[in-house]
Parts: sequence; structure tokens; C-alpha cells
Amino acid sequence: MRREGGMREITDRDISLTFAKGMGVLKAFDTGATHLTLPQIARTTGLDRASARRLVLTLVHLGYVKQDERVFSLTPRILVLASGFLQAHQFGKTIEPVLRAFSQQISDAISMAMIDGLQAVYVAHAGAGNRPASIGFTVGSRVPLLPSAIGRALVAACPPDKMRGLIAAAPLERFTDRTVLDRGAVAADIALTAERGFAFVEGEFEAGVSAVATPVRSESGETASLGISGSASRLADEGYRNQVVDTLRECSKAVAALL
Amino acid sequence: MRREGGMREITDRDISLTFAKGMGVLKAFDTGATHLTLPQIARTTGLDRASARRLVLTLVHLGYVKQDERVFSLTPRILVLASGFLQAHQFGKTIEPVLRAFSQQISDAISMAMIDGLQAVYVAHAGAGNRPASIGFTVGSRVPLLPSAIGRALVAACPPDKMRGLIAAAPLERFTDRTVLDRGAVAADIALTAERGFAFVEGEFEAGVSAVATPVRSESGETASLGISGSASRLADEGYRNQVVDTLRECSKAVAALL
DNA sequence: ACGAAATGTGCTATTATCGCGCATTTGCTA
DNA sequence: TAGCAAATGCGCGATAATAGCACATTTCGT
Repeated sequence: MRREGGMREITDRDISLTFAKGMGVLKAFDTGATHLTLPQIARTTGLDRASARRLVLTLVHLGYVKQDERVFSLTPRILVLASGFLQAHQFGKTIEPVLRAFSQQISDAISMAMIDGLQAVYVAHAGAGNRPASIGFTVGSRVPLLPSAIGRALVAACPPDKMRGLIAAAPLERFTDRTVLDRGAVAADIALTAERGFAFVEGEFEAGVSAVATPVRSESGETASLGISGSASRLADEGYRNQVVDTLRECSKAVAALL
Repeated sequence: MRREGGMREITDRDISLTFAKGMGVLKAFDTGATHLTLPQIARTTGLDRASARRLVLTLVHLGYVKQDERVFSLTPRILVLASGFLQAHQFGKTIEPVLRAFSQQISDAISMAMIDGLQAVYVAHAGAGNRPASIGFTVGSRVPLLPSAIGRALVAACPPDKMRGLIAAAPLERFTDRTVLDRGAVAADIALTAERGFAFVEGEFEAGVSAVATPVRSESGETASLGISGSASRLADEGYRNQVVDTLRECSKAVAALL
């Protein structure tokens, strides 16, 4: 028996096992594995090869995956699944223009993230960043909650119970030699984030990269966070950083009114 | 027996019916229906209510859908499914910066689309548009192929056989009182697009909105298109329009080199 | 050329799924 | 407030869908 979302509990009997397996196949196409062979899919999902084959061929048939000889990869149709969420929140129509306007004030890109389980997911971004993109974050990119500024601001945006739960359960692992692995110290920084209204993380998630982020809370209880990242040296400049913080704070208010 | 992607044929036996039904449930969360009740899902998918319930509860269990009392809606986790595709093409790292640079030359937003079946799907965009967003297009938004500039440029980017097939099969319906419903005339405009290197559509898809778009073809055979839309009066200015066309052409070359 | 890995697929036993129906709950309207 | 329609949760049994095994064939790498 599992309890989900405060409604009646979802029992094992309510779960479609085949559908869950199929979603596991779809999920295998991920950042580090965008083109997959059938044996790779089977290994990643733990399914028998024949089962994995049928499920991925179903995705091919539905148009979400294409097959070039032995290699399977996603098609643009997969983006259509995302658009239901993006349209529901009107990111394109209302939030991105706001992000863009504020990003122009500081000539830096602003990203917006929301919580997904124990991680942060980028849901919108606008503007041109001022640092060489090491990975290239896009909508759907994930960052960890605890070692990143945008993640800490997300946690700080949550009600106290949920905050405590996330701090206790979210993964805490080393990304750089500056990553803080003391869960208590991270908790203290999140409390400070909640109190002063922004998070500032220097080099803990990406070497040489610092980030500022602010929590976003809407009247209806929706939470998100906004973040800017840049070279550590640039954000070490307190004048610039305060400018960034002020801009992000104002932007957060504007976004909160839209959620 | 169905033939897919030039590989062996996908037989009925290769398709997982339950998984396909589940994907139908996921697909029901769409632009015009972002929050759904169980009976709505059942009606949209044509499934029995009990089946629809089990499938949507599976999505809740997996975290892609949340349930607030009687209403189901997508969670940010759905974006993670899209990120495999976006990362595979490095849209965030390489293509969006290019779009942004060119969009700044003309102070207008540039969108990039790819073909999905018989429609166009937005896969990237950058910059601030100069028209009031009526809908707010985001990654994953769909536009029809034949009455839109970006769609026509997409078709024009295809090899001749595929172009013919799309012109014959893509839906052609009225969006405004300027929509051209003569499939022959649309075919001629697409041929012109291929020849002169850009499409120009005035008010056929959105009233009072015109658009310019250019085909993108990469060495490896990938096709896409880039588009700008604006108020009809603005794009009626031939000087401005030629500037837009030149910029889009250059941008297309740069993007083609990245695909 | 050989061997390992991968592919496609037939087949059967099993089990997951479907859908019906019932009891209960909820929401709306008069 | 009462009544009715719509919606929900879920038990249950029949059966259709699935899983997985094994075999023949193909592909790839050394």
C-alpha cells in the first residue's frame, strides 16, 4: 500500500506493471544515454531483452522513438508530452517574458526550477548567460537540491515539514572539492537562505562556478526558485552580487504573482 | 504488419497494448486539457474508466502526474522525459546561443521547429518577440505544417519524395479568413520556399500575424526550420522583411552546421 | 575465419489486465 | 434539504496480454 498525494492510497493492484515497465524504457533515454541499443535498454531497465524490445518498438510505433539500424533515440514528439505541463503553467506566455526582462537588467541568464522528488528540474530560462556553458542546461535538466544554489532556494521555499524531509533525504554527494558534505551545515545554509531571501553557493556544484538563487512562493502554495550562475570570480564581486540578489528578489515577486 | 523506419516491420505482436494505452493516457494531458478528471481521461482515451484509473494512478505513482482531489495534472518530472531529446541535440549548449545571437540582430525572437508526423513541433527558441503572445509558444508546442511559415519551410527542407507526401497528407484547414485552402497553391508556395530559401505567410495561421521562415538542412540529412513571426503590418515593410530574411538565412546556415 | 554479441521471432505457461457491477461518496439543482 | 446524477473505489473472475525461453540467423569485431 502506498499513500500518494493525500488521496486514497494507491495499492499495488492499482498499478499497471506493464505500463510502468514501458515508462522505464522511455526513461532510459537520458542525458548520458541518448542513443541506445536494445541490449543497453534491457540492461538499463533490468527487463528481459524480448520485453524491452516489445516496449521500445511500441514507442517507435507511437512515434516517440526512432530506430536507425540498431540504435534507438527520441524524436521531437517526446517534447509534446512536456508541453502539457509548460502550457498549464503558461511558462512561454507569462513567465519567460518576465525572466527575460529581469535578465536584461543584469545581462545574465535567469533559470527557474521546481522540485521533482529529491531533485530540482529546470522549467524555464531566459536570457544569455555570461559563462561558457559546460553542459548546456535546458528545460528538463536536473540539478541536485543540496549542493546547488537553485536547489537550496527551492528547499527554502517549502513549508517547514517538507523542508526538513528534503534536507534529510536528498542526496548529498561530492561534485567538486568545495562541495559541503556536512548535512547540518547545508541545513544551516538553507535556513539562512529562507531568512535572508537568497542562496549563494560558491563552487560546490561546479568547479569555478558560483550561483545565486532566490525562493519563489505563490499565494496558492506553489514553490519554485530562480537562479543565476556565473564564474566564481565574477560573483565574488560583492557589488555585482548584491545587484544580482536585488534583481532576483524582484523577479521572484513578479513570478510568484504569476504562479 | 507495419513498416517503420526502414527496419524490419513492426508486427502487431511486437506492440505492447497496455503500454500503448498508458501512453494514450499521458498524451491526454494536452494544451487544451491540462487538468483532467478521471471520466475526462476515460473519454479522451476511449478506455474503460477502471483501466484509465489504473493507468493514471500508475503515472501518479511514477511521479509524472499529481492528483489534487479529483483532478489530475502533470508534474515537472514530465520535463525530464523531454530532456533526453534536447540534450541529444545539445539545443541548450549550442543551438540556443546561436538563435539568441541572431535574434538580437533583428530584435525579434527566433523559433526552431522540426517535423513530427504531419505537424511541426517547436524544439528551441530564443529572444524576445515583438508581438503580444496570443498563446505563448514553448518547446513542444505544435503548429500545422501547411498554413504556417515555419511549417512550410520545414516541408521545403525535406527531400522531394517526403515533401510530396507531406503536402498530400498534412491537414489543411481554415485558421483565419486568409488561410489558403487550395492544396495546389500551398504546394506552389512551398516550391517557391525551396527555391528562394524562405517562406512568407501573411495572416494565414493567425489573424493579423505574419511570419518568415527558412529551411535548415544539415549535411547529415537532419531537417528543421527557423521562424520569426510578428504583426502583419510590421512584416509588410519590405525593408524590414528583407533584413529578417537575410538574418534567418545566415542563422540557418549556422544552425545547419550544428545539427 | 571464428566467436561473441545481437536480432527476430515462435511458442506456451502464467499472470497481469480488463471490465463488470456494487456500494459509497460527492456535487449540483430545485 | 432532498433527490438525483455523476463520480469514485474496488472486489472479482475470465481471458487476453505478457513474459521469457530457446532457436535460427545475422552482425560485428578481432
